[in-house]
Amino acid sequence: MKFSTQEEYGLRCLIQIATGTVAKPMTILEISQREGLTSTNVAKILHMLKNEGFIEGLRGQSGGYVLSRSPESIKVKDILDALGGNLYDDSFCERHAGSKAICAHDSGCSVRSLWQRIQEAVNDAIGDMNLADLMGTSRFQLKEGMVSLIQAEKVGRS
Amino acid sequence: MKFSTQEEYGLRCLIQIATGTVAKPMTILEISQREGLTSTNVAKILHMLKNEGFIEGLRGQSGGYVLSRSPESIKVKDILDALGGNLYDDSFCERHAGSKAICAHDSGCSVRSLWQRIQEAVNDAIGDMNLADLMGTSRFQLKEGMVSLIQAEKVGRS
DNA sequence: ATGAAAGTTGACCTAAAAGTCAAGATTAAA
DNA sequence: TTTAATCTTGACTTTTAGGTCAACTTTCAT
Repeated sequence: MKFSTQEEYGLRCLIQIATGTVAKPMTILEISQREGLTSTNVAKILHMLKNEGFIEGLRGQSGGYVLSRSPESIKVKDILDALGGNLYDDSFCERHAGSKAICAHDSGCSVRSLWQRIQEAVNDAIGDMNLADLMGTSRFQLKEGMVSLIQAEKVGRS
Repeated sequence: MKFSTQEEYGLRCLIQIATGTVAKPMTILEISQREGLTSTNVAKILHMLKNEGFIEGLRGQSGGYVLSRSPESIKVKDILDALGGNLYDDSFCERHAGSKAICAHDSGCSVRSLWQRIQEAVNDAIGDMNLADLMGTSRFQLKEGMVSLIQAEKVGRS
């Protein structure tokens, strides 16, 4: 059982954006330097996060990336789902059934219930954790009202 | 977050061996047919399981594979660890730190604590589950004393 | 002994994920 | 309007996990 690098890097990029975009949007270059990743790779990851609706790209000379909503409203579970997919879902049995299609319809498939059980445990553990919770141990902590400031800035521009 | 196919197939092969080897050792061909996998692939997986000490290969015309100890004493956690490695371990930060080595020694690494938290949840969920527990929903249930019969057969031969 | 059934080994092939590259399009500030 | 900084896109390369193949060794039943 492993995390994909997309999950790891995506989450870290999100945390960077969340903690760093108080004064101004955070650029790809900035994120790549802070996380030690190449800027092209960061660009790819951010593009994915944008498609999933977590962040927003602001173009132009003073552009960069910004959270599309408050960190409190972005659930860790949603992030992980978007970046790496679920541990267990309905397609799992098909992918792992081998040449026989016994798994999905066979009540004797005892492995499936184990995967489901583990999945539930993970979901419980993550629970209602959100992006703001992950920012707790970071150097810069977003304070009350900062997000709305960013939001206002965005609205004012568009 | 995904399971590797090794974890999936390995676990299923183990269950097959555990439930099927009451009368005689289970052959690679038999397992491959029941699970819909190629026999060469099953051979590779079983070899791995053997190296990890879960099963034992019996050679010769009436050979096959047998559990090396009772299904009650084989913990699911140990199986998963052997087949797929841990979700989080000490090498994780190195692998995912990018070019900077900030993660392992930086208390500001907020992602790490999340991974650890999830790992703990999984461990709790699996807890003391053993191979015998997974056999519960299978067609053939191993009954009291059967394992010792197999053990006796093995001892008698050597 | 001998042959058939079984496991063993290591090299090889394939497919999917991860990461890179380069050209292009968009935007805001001067 | 020009320029510089940004994002966007799609094709390409690299890496790694998964799976295959074929020759070999071991063992038991006859």
